[in-house]
Amino acid sequence: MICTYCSSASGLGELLNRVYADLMVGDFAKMVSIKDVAGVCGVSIATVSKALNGHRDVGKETSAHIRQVAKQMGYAPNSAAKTLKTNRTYNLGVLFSDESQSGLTHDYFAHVLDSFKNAAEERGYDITFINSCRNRSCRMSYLEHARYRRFDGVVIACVDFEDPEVGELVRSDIPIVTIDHLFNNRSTIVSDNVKGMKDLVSYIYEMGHRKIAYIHGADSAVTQSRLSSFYKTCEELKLNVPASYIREAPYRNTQGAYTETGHLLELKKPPTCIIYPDDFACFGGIAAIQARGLKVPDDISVAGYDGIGIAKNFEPKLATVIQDTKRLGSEAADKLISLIEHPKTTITEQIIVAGEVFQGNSVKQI
Amino acid sequence: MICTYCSSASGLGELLNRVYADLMVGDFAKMVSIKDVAGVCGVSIATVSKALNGHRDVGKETSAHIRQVAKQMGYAPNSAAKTLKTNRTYNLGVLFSDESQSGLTHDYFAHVLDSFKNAAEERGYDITFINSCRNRSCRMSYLEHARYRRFDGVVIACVDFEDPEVGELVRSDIPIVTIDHLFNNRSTIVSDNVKGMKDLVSYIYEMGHRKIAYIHGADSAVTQSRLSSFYKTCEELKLNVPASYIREAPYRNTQGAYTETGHLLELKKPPTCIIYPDDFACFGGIAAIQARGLKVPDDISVAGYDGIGIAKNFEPKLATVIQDTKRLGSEAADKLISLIEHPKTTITEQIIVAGEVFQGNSVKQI
DNA sequence: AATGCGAACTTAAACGTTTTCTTCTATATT
DNA sequence: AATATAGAAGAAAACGTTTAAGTTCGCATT
Repeated sequence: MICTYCSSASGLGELLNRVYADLMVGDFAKMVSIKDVAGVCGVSIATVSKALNGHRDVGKETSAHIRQVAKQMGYAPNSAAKTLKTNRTYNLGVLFSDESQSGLTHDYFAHVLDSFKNAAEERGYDITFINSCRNRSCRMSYLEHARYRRFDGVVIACVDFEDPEVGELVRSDIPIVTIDHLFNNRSTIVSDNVKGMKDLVSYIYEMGHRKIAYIHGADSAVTQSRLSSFYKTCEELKLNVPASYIREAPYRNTQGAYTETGHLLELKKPPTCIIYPDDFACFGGIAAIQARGLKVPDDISVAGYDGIGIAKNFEPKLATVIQDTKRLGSEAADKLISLIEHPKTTITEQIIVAGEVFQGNSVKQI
Repeated sequence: MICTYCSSASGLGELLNRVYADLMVGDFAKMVSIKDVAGVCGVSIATVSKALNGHRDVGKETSAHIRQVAKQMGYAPNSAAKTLKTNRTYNLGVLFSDESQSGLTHDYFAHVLDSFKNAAEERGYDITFINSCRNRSCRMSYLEHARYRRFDGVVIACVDFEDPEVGELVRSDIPIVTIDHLFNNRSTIVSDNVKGMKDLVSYIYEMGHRKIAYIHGADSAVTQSRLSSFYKTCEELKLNVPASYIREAPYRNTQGAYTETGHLLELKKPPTCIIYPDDFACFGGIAAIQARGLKVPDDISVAGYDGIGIAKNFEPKLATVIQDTKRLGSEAADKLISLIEHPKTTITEQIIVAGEVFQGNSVKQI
């Protein structure tokens, strides 16, 4: 059944103008709905819905006509109504924030998130941040927020995993993937910190170093992995690691690394190479070294972790472990979406993404 | 009216258990709705809605009871239903992406967005990215996407402002705020590039430099502002700027800056100070200088732009203009939300956020 | 001629809210 | 005692969809 108005283009135009006039409330344009399209096309709303969603029980011509009119009228589906009916939002919640509150500014996380976002969008999902505002009167917990928005799934990264609210969220029935932290019953994507640290230490060893210090980050799953891998690798290489070589400084904190580096340099037997919590911190360490009139890597070698992009532009180029943030993000998205779309078949799983040592020139051959 | 079950705690517990059992479908828990709460409390859904939203036409005791039961039942409001009814999503769309596709990875933008996000959350709004996926079959334009999600407002930053889809979005009736780009009829938050560049050049001048070169970024509104401010300031200071001192290299591109720096150094009368498109690029320039065996700032001075955090950890500390990303983001959020909440009163406006020169020690006194 | 069938379309209920009217009851005012 | 008033609650419609379950109707099959 073809709309009579449609045969002449101007006819349709006129009709639409009249329809538009009806749609004006005050001087504000109301959104056009499936109902309006149905009215113009002279069919039921069910038919419009089906035509627009490509169901097969609607005539080819009718379907084409409806699509055309919908387009001309500037029809936009209403995700809220769709969600209400179908219980699917095609929206993923993203929860993150870390001790240092660096949020989006956190280089490592920004890369992971960017990749996650791209992968999710590729599959037709949007992403929304789970509110981290804690001081608001109308405060919701993470779980409440996730439920309120009816996220199809949630990805958790970089958070303070001790936070009871995170626990509450993890214990819920929402599909969840975590990054760099293992919960029981939840799938996780982790950067292979064990292998990363092992490869890094091995590289430094091969460059001839035997006195290797490690300033590790604050206690966390990531730190644990790296630290135990450090010990294990040293053991395998039959390296002696005096307790004084192991120190702690916060992640991404140049000041802390600066201070700790000072302590290491004052030891009777100072190390010949220092490994830092991350590249950021490493720069703090370099500053401490230079402040004492020493040179990197001539007088002492250093290595970071993370492989933040900007570091490639500096001399010395940092030896570091480049984490595969791209894969971390896309694997997380793939896993989460598969969890959503095939709730039965998927079991919790741990996906380990290998990083890669970037040698740079901050570790001297000795 | 007090629920009889409520008097004994165990009684309520039992009742709730029965209700929960009813709510189980298969082995999947259905979300509890206002209706379920109403059923348990023995009141109408209208009363529950009113109690939960703090309307005054519901008894104090009833209200308290309803809230308690709702909480115990794990009731979570459904934003989709709420949106459908009220036409408000309390969700803001964020559109960004730049030529270099650095997305979230873009340091400047990440800081602005982080601040925007915090300010928005403070006011009770969530933020969702506007899909930038261009190669998908079920492709929506930016505008279609914004309409689909019914964002209350949209913030646009860092995008390719020539993109016709951006134009379509900007011409729509959705409340919009742009960052660092002025559209007619749209409110904008801009970093004060004119003043920033002026202050930077003035500082360099005061340090005694008279031969100042400027490697500017690719053509854009931002570049235009900075470049014209550069010329104007030089003119005011009666500095001669040979055409050969003005060069172009992409933003955030160390390679381009490296090459262009080379050209400047080979001039018969090379500059004594070079200004770069941004701090990133500046590091590329420094590399070029060092590659020639020259030293910064002893042999030649340099300055960047942006004030990216990490730069503070390097020697030499870059002279740069620190943009007030925090204020840029929060002003954008405030403006957008005011546009949403007071559609009548607000006129389009341009808010200029001043930056600040950070002197560092990359510009030598001569 | 009666039957069955598939294609094309419609009806109507449902999703979970908000909100405008009503209705009811108890108390205050004349 | 009659009436007005205010407080507390409920009924019902509406928001824009999807979808299961009809309803036509023309046509091929028996």
